[in-house]
Amino acid sequence: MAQYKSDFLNVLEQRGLIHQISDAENLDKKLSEGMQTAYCGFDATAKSLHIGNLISIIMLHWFQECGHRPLTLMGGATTMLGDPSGKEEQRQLKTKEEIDGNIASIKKAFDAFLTYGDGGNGAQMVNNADWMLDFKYIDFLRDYGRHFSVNRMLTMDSVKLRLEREQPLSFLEFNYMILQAYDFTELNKRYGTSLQLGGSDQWGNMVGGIDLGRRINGAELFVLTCPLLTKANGEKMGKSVGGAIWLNDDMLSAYDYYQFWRNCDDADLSKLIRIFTKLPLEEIAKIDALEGAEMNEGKKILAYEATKWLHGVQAADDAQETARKTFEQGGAGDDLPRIEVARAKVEAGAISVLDAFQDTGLASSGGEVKRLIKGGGARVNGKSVSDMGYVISLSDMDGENIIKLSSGKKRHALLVVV
RNA sequence: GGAGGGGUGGCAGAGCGGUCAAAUGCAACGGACUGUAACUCCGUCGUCUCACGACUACGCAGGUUCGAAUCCUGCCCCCUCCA
Repeated sequence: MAQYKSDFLNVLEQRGLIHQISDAENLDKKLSEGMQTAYCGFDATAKSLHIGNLISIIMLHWFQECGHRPLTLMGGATTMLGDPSGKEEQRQLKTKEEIDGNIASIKKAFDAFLTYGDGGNGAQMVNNADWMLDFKYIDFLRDYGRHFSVNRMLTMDSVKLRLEREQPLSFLEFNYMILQAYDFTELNKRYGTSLQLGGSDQWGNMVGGIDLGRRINGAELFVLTCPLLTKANGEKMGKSVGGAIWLNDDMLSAYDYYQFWRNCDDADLSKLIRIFTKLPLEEIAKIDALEGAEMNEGKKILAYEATKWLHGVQAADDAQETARKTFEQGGAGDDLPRIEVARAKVEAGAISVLDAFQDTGLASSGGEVKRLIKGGGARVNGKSVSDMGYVISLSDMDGENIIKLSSGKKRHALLVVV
């Protein structure tokens, strides 16, 4: 039944993680012959990676699981240029300090998915700043620049799109793909890396490395891309209340992460559970069979397993419990965002709903709260508030000195009176 | 360096002296329906008061005018073509 000889490709295939392979047959052969080294690059554009990057991390996870050695490449140097792929306009340039800070912050996310270590197939973390930052311009151009055809670079989607739309593309960004190609050959030299993994939007950048590797090192290199994360209706996935689905819990709480998966589209459940959990395929087959309202059970499993993988059992249990209390019992779970207010202020009638909603982050301006109230979406302890002048009082507290505020049916926050 | 075009709300994109807080679409947020789903429908969507009204906004800085996103001047940035 297996389509490939190598475990790795079979696993990816079964989990829906293969979009394109540069030379499937030979890669398969190579992977089945012994331990290989693969890498995936991560740019440090933010303080945390997001679920789009997570797919790549998960590919590396399976790679290691199959006995191979994964490398995580941090783009300490390449982030200084900015990848034009899929971007409509140039991003703000990041400072060296910012990038280093981001890298430090991003690293946390990998540990749950990869086992780092020096021997055997232990994962390694590398940073292209280590070999790129002091390139000599002229030397680089002579040694590598001559292998790149501008004619061909102009035909690449990332470049072509910008040109067609008459959007600016600076020379700086134009160089990104060259450096990415260079990374591949450098990692091939240093670690014997023969495979690069990435998202399908990276295809163009990635295959550039294959050619360069052959010319410079005489190496046989491969690339494999996974499909881009999209919802069943074709929209890009990965947004929720307040933005991207970050992996770091200081950017997005484990509870919110859990809720993101819990609220996925029916049509995406089957796909997501394959990618974002490591449940055995037999288990997944059972979930695939669910229909209608039963799918909620499947979504709970997805949310729990995905949260567990990233944030650990404890966080997943807590998130699940909070969700259960909040949605199935109409109460308030411990994981909901909370802020403290002084008892004296409440007694003095100094906390209006307007303030309370803004302070808890449920709304960003007074007007927004008022709109919420008008629309009937503002709730205190589950009861809709209709009076804009409503003032929080001690009688709103429950037995544990907690007041639950809600914006709509899904967003909740707690006011703790101390 | 020369010629032309352009910079508008989260994005796309109208407006081109007053009726513009700025059409329309998308996104977002609330409500109804449901299964904490999708679809559909309804409402909201600069800030403050939310009723009128006030204030801040159309690259930046000035100016003309009773009145400017709309006209003028300078500056910054982008695009296209030419050299």
